[in-house]
Amino acid sequence: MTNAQPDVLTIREMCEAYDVTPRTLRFYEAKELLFPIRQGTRRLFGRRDRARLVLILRGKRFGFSLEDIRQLLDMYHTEGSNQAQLEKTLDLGRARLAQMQAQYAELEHAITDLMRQLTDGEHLLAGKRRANEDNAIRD
Amino acid sequence: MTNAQPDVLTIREMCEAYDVTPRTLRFYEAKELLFPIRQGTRRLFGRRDRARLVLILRGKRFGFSLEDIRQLLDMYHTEGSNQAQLEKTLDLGRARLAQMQAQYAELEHAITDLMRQLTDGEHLLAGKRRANEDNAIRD
DNA sequence: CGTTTCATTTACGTTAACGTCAACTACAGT
DNA sequence: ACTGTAGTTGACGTTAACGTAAATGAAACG
Repeated sequence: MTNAQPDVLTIREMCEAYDVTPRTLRFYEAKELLFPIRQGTRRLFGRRDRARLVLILRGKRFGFSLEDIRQLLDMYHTEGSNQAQLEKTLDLGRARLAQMQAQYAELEHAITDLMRQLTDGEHLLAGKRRANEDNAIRD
Repeated sequence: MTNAQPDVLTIREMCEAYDVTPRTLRFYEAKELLFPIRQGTRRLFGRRDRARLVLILRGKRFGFSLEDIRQLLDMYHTEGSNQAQLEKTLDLGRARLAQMQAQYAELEHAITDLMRQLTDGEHLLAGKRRANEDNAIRD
């Protein structure tokens, strides 16, 4: 069972698969968020890089900076790291988890809030519609 | 019941209450996110502006841009707007609500994901600790 | 009335996260 | 050998969201 699939994507394939530009992928490499292998001069993105990219894009949607994300990404290949480094990474992960849980709670609140405003607005709109009909009758 | 409390804050008071800088508040005014009244040359922020500021800061934490937020803020003083404008605002609000609900779901997923990585990492760390003890015995 | 103490306007600086352009290079097909 | 078609590396440009500094004005205090 020698897992012989190539399983690497070119930069174009990555862009289409994850809806990003080449510039973005090169930028992420420069910032050490991704580590594509080189076949000659070209980049090839393996499964590890794709998993990382998913986490990057996800983190961005939650409002985290790339630097925030970069530090956290170590969480996903802790295998080779030493004890001290691992502890630091775990601390960082726990802190991030707390942030996300807080954000989760706040997001729930914001959602119910917005829903209330929406129904209020819809009632207001219904009122205006009736008013318009009344005017039409009088014309 | 003539509600005679002044109920306005100076820029400093605002900064301390909401942990922002004066620059930020002036910037938000320039971008038409806030509309402080003027007493002579100075700004005074009333209840409406404070409510808006809360929503602004909240929106930012969820990764929305100030321009995104500005458009949505109309949701919270729909009283005077006309029918067409109100419909547009409501559409925008519904779209935003959908985004936030999606984000909510994704955030939940991300949280369980991160928790799993954390426990994995902690087990790994425990293993390294035991290995270290074994070494100590042999020394 | 002079001097701190805030606040204001104007303007230029800064950082993050890319966009855009120019000038190569590597290879594939004809 | 010529022509595309990706891909690459600089290098500079851009936008958002403020920071920072300078000059001015108003207000309160002794």
